[in-house]
Formats: sequence, structure tokens, C-alpha cells
Amino acid sequence: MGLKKRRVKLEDIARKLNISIATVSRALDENPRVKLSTREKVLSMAKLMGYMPNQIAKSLSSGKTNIIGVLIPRYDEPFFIEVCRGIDQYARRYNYKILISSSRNSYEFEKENLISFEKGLVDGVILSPTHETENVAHLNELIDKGIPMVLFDNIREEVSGADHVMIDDEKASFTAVEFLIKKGRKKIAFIGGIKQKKVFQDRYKGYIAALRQYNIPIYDELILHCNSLDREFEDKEILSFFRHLPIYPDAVFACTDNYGLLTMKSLLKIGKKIPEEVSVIGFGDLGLGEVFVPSLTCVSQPSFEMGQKAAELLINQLNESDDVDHKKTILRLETKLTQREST
Amino acid sequence: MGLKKRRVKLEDIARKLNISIATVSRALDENPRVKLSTREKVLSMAKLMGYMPNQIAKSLSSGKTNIIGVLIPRYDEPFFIEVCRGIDQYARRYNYKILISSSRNSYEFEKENLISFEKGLVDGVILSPTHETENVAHLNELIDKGIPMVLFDNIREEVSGADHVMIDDEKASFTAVEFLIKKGRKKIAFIGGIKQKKVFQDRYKGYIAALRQYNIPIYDELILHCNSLDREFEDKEILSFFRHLPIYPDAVFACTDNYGLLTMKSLLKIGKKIPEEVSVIGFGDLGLGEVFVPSLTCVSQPSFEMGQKAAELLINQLNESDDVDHKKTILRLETKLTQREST
DNA sequence: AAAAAAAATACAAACGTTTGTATTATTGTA
DNA sequence: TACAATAATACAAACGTTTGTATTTTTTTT
Repeated sequence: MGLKKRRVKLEDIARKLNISIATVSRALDENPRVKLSTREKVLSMAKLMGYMPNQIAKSLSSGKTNIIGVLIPRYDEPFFIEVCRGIDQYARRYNYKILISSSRNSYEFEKENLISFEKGLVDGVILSPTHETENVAHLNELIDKGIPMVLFDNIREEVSGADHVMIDDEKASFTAVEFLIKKGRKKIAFIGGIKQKKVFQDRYKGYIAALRQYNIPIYDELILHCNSLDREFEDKEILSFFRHLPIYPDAVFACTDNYGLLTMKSLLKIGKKIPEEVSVIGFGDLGLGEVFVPSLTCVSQPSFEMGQKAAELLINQLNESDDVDHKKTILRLETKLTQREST
Repeated sequence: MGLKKRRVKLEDIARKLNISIATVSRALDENPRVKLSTREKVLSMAKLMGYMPNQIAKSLSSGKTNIIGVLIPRYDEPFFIEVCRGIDQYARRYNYKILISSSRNSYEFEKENLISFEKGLVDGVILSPTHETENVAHLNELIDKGIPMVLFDNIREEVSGADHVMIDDEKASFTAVEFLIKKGRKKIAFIGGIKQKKVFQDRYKGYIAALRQYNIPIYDELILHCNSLDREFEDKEILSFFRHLPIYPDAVFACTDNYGLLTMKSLLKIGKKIPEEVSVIGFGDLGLGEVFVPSLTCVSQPSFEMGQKAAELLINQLNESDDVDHKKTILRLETKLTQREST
């Protein structure tokens, strides 16, 4: 108690056994170059003395930290956490740890975080660009320095040296809107997010494409690009949108689960019946929509799997030999429509 | 392109400028021992050559990694994520990064993760024990090795060498139940979680204490200790509980927001009116309850603040000099009751 | 202009590993 | 018993910093 023990190191074991540090190191590594009896002596002495290898020293010597840097735009969005879970689950199998940072939806913070990743703490980076990220020079810079990278979600501009994990947002929303149309809905509202975000642009495209294909008139009044980055304001923005509609929709396609829920909440408040008068579809499917009454029909995005795949691609890159040029992979995962009570 | 650049190191700058490595190091540190003109030369050369310090080497040399290890029982619980956000927000101000791991509700994994924290990768640890954690020897071991620790949430047994950040679960639930009683409710159901979890034990105690104090009869039939660790089963367990009640409650005190929501969902399904026939209170308050219709009255737990405080305590410990014995801090944060539509 | 004081810089050890090469000890062979 | 072949171990450099001490250079003082 009180007095802090000095860490035991290889040298301590070596001295105690009157052998060299190198032999101790190799013994602990189960290297066949050391005699079995020596190895046993080392192993038991290491245990006895409570030896714990120093990860930092190992990393310095080996040039590998076994840490994956993960940069997400924000913590408080279940989608990103779910992706992180997927990354973690895959990474731990290969003895990697993950260091999560948030760029807080800001291009500046994204750059700042990447710089700290450049300092050799991480072996590679998995990143979801912010909506502010137009220029990807900072990403290329990191890649040029030999730090492998995998991008997921909201990839506005392709980065030549990085792998990508995505879904087909346009197709997914096309399918969702088509589903509403086939149910006979004709006045379908669209609730999107900030326009700069690639995923919202694509989901909007899919919405428009579906309406066009089925010759459904497009009402600008039924389209909302929700601008609030703050939870609190989204709420009001959406309620007010539905309060002041000139024509009334018989369906709503919302670009996130949260928008879907807020939509349902607004509609209920106004006294609309779901799904009888208005159908609602959300996007994401991370548990939220399932709890609500009525439960929310969703485009199910394989978030967890996206994380797993991103980790897999990154670890593959980490295992590639340095002199072979990396062959870029773009992975598009499948979405599906999960039907629930809201349609 | 293609050819990977070798990292620039101090030596490269030193050689280029024909000065020693030590001087370069000190120049970059703005150490007054180096002449201004030299410092300027070094700074500009460093910039020119794209120098980026090697964090690992720094850590080895300084014995500090500036990383805080965070161990939570699971990722997919907003409470823990919110705490992590708080930790991150405080930690980044002091130039610490956080390395999050999940013990996946398992004592074994908790131990396993702590061992990896013992390898010198982190300067200190913030941890929320799993419900399986009865024995805290593994925690004490880490502390004895000189790794500072802060515990939060679900602290079953106090750990002498660690700081604690908690709320008063018993008092909070007492207050919540008292609130229901004062509203005239007399048959108040209790929905708790796995009994081994300290927080649930305490919330149960508070519930019982409130009933006793106001001489309200305690019906065992109205008490459920939800056993499912899995989201999917909780759902069914709670619905089935409410379906088969012999007496009907006029209020429900649920030990988490999620239980609160599932309770409301079940009640609505059965056709009960909330709050007219049954009032519901949840515990946590992380956004979920606000969206639901009707919105859920909650005990608001200051999750984000818990994280901030935990980080603060840990960083304080990290700054304490080694030979002064640490004075343990136990912090109890305030909860409050947030009234919404469900009561 | 020489000596002392101060400023600037260089040297070298340390942080705890890994790993290629050199050395020593042990075996087997003639 | 001497010699090679092999097995086991030791030595030392490397990873990229930091930092205490020694050395050199510059400035000040007389």
C-alpha cells in the first residue's frame, strides 16, 4: 500500500536469472532459439515478478501500435456508435484497439484530429467525413504518409488511396418511396437533413427519381431540408413544417429514423392517424423506430456490418506489404425495407 | 504517389542544419536555452520537411501516453455513450485522448481489458463495473501498479484507491415514487433490471422506502426484476408482465428510460390511457423519453456531467505528485425529476 | 587582452523493447 | 581426443524522443 512498485522489465528478469535480456525477450515470445528449460525458468520468473510487457516500448521497436483511429462526426448519433461497435468487434479479434474521436461536425476539428493521428499513435484510420468536408487534401496527405484509411458514410468525394464502405443511398430511398407509391400514396413528403451532406443529397435524388418514374407530381411544399444540427431545434422545425402545410401529404419519407419519429410525433400532435391517413418511413433502423407506437417502417442500414467491413478492409491494408500498391476497394452494402406499423 | 515517404525525425532536421538532435528537440519545445535565431531556423526547417513528432517515442521517453482508458459495460446504452462524451469533452481540453473498450457485461472481459490497460498504453482508467463484478481485486491490483482509477455508476463495493462518481440512486427513486404517491397513486408497480446490479438494488430500495414511509401496501405482484440482457427479450418480458397482472397499477416506476418506454408501449397495447389511468416514470433521461408520445417523465441523471467529473478527478490524480498519498474523492451528483406527459 | 561569467550547443544516457550477428557451450563424429 | 556442426546464449544497435551534464562559444568585466 502507498508505496508504488516500480514496473518489472525484461532487465529485471534477466538479472535475476543471470541471463541476457535478449534471451528473456525471446523466451517470452516462445522463440525456439531458447532452450526449453530456460524458457520455463523465464516464464515462471516473469509470472512470479508480475511482469507486464510495456506496450509503448514494443510499439516503438516494432513500428506498430495495434491501435485503429476512428473519427466520427458526433457521438450522439446511434448510427456512428453502432458502426464503432462493429469496428470494435472485428478489430479485437485481430488484437487491435480503437481510439474514437469526434470531429463534432466540423471540418477544422476533423483536420485537427487527423493531425493527432499523424503522430504515430494509430496504425490506420477509419473515418466518416463531416458535412463540411469538401476538400479531401488532408485525407490524401495522411495516406501519402503511409497511414491506411477507410472511409464510410457520407463520402462526398472519392479519395483515391482509401477504401470505402457505403450503402446505395439513392437506390435505398428510391425503393422506399416506390413502396409508398405502390401502396397508392400520391402526395409524399420528404424530410431531409442539411443539404451539404452527401447522404441527404442522394436520398433526395432517390425520392425524386421514384416520383418521376411513376409520374407523381412533385410538390416543393412537401419537401423539407431540415437545417438544425441541434436536436432541440429539429423538433420545432419539423413540427412547424407540418403545421403550416398548404396541401396535406398521405405519406412521408424521412431521411433518418429521428426525422421519422419527429414526423410521427408532429402528425399525432396535429391529430393525423398513422398509417391510415399518413404513412411514414424512416431511414437507419437502430431500435428507436421499433419502440415507438406506432412502430416505424424503415430503410434498414447495416450499421454494425459497415463497421465490421471497414475494420476488415483496414486490417487487410495493414497486412499488405509496403511495396505493393494498394488496390482500392469500394464496398456497397445492401439495405432492406423493414415494414412496421407506420405504413 | 505510390512510394511511401520515410517519416522525418529530429535527426533529419539536425543533420540538415548541422546542429545536434538535442538542440532541435529543445528548439521545437520553445526551450529558452536555444538561441532565438536557431529556434527559428529549426521551426521553419521542421515545417519545410513536414516534421511530425513521434508520439510513441515521446511516450516512452516521458512515461506518459496522454491516453485515458475508458471501460464501459456496453456500447449500445446511451447512458454510457453520454458519459464518454463528457469524458472526452473534458479530457481533450487537457490534451488527453480516450480509448474506449467494452466489457460486454462480463467480469472476465473486464479483467481482460484491464490487463491490456496494464501494459502502459494508458495513463489512467475510468471504469463502470459490470453487474458481474463482485470482487474488486483486479481493480486494486491496477491501482497498486500506479495506474489511477475513477469509477462511475454501479459501484457495488467501494475501491479504496479509486475516486467515485455517482448519483444517489436510492434517494432519486424515493423522490420519484414519492411524487407518484403525492399525485394520489396507490398501486405503484416497479420495473427493475437484473438484481445483481447495484444501481437497480438501490432504486428498488428507494421504491420500497417511499411506499413504507407513506404506508402504501407493497404488492409483490407489481414488482418485476427484468432479467433479459438482450433488447429483444426485455420487450417481451415487460409486455407479458403487464398482460398477466392480477391487480392493476395506477402508476409505474421504471428503473431505466428504456423500461419506461417499453412499459408505456405495453400499456398502450393493452389499451390503458397514459397518464389518466396509469402514470409512468423512467430513469435516465437521454432523449428517448422526450420523443415518445406521450413523453416520459424521468429522473434526470446528469450523464454528461458524470463523464466530465470523472475525467476531472482522473486528470487531477494524474497531476498529483507520486509520493503524496492520494486522498480519495467520492462525488455524488444531483438528479432531478423532469415532468412530462406521462404523469 | 586575458579571465570570468553567461549563453548556446553538443554529447550521451535513458525509456523498454526487438532482432541481426557474434560468441560460447554442447553435442556428435571420426 | 580433437574437430566440426549445431544449439544456446550474449552483445549491441535500433526505434525516436528527452534531459542532465559537459563542452564550446560568446559576451562581459577588469
